[in-house]
Amino acid sequence: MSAAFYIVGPTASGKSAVALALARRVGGEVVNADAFQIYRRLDIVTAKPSAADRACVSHHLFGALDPDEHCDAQRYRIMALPVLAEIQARGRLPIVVGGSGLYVKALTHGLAPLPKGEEAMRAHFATLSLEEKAAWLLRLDPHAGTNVNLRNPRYVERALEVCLMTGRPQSEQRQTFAKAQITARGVFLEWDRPLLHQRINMRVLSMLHAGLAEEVRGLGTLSSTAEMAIGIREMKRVIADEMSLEAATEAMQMATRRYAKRQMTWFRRENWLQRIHLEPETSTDLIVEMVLEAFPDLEARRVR
RNA sequence: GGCUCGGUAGCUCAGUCGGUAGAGCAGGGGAUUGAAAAUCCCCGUGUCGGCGGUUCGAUUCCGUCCCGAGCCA
Repeated sequence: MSAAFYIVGPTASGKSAVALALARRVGGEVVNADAFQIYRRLDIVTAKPSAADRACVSHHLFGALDPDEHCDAQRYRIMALPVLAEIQARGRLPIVVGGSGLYVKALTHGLAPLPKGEEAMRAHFATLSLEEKAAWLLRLDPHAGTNVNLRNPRYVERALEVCLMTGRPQSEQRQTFAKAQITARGVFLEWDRPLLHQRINMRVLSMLHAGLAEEVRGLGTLSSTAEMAIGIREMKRVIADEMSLEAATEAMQMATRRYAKRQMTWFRRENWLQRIHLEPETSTDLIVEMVLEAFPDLEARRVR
């Protein structure tokens, strides 16, 4: 997958617009790497590229799943790999855009061949305390402390799952990232914090104007994955009259800010990415120029 | 105008029977191998409203002033 080009960054950094412009410029196709834009009907909440934008350049994996379907990094990877291959086979450039760090990493580094969790197992874990789970894990995998945070219930449960389902310590089975030969190339769109916060605040406001409440009201059953999208729980509370619209707006802005911070932390370590620092007056076209300047061969391929 | 209750970290508040103060949230940093927009870890000096007084020492007691809320006129 080395030939794909990645455009990542925190939410509201302008990734989608840059991907679209770059795709038009170099003859590329856009592939989603966002854990929530992958769902149908989650259009406004996820700030999915507009139908018009999706019509003028090929976009893939935007709305590939129904909202009641479960998704995870491996499922995403399995869907994305063939898409990337097809685009390349067509002689076009796959441009992967998204802010879900683990999904991007699943593509760039691969994932260890491990089984996915089972509902019954998770239900059982829910009856145990963190201490009990951590102790159990250490019994099955004495070295677990070296690669899993024993204070994080999520991580302890997943590690336990892997041990129980494979019959082997998980610590010796999750080596893919460390061994990966990264050939991926891409850019990280970077904004000064106060500016990004402004953009996030405005984005939430524009979602509300675009009909966020109606969209959320119209959603049916959601999978446990899909229901976690920022904005859904807040708007559901507004609809149930448990929260004022003002409070929900602030809560969404706040949750998005915190999410953006985690994204920045995640991608900071992905040092194969070229950071592109943006200013309020940087136009999308200029950003594309900056990208092409850093990766001249992207444009060269078009001439060919 | 009188009385009462408040004024402590960006916000909401706790507390100090007088030895200069701490939680939640926000914010910052970090982690991240099939739930990841999730989950978890670390980080708290601020004229304790102003000015005086009492005291070895006041954010804490007293006086006064300012600001907010409520009640009575």
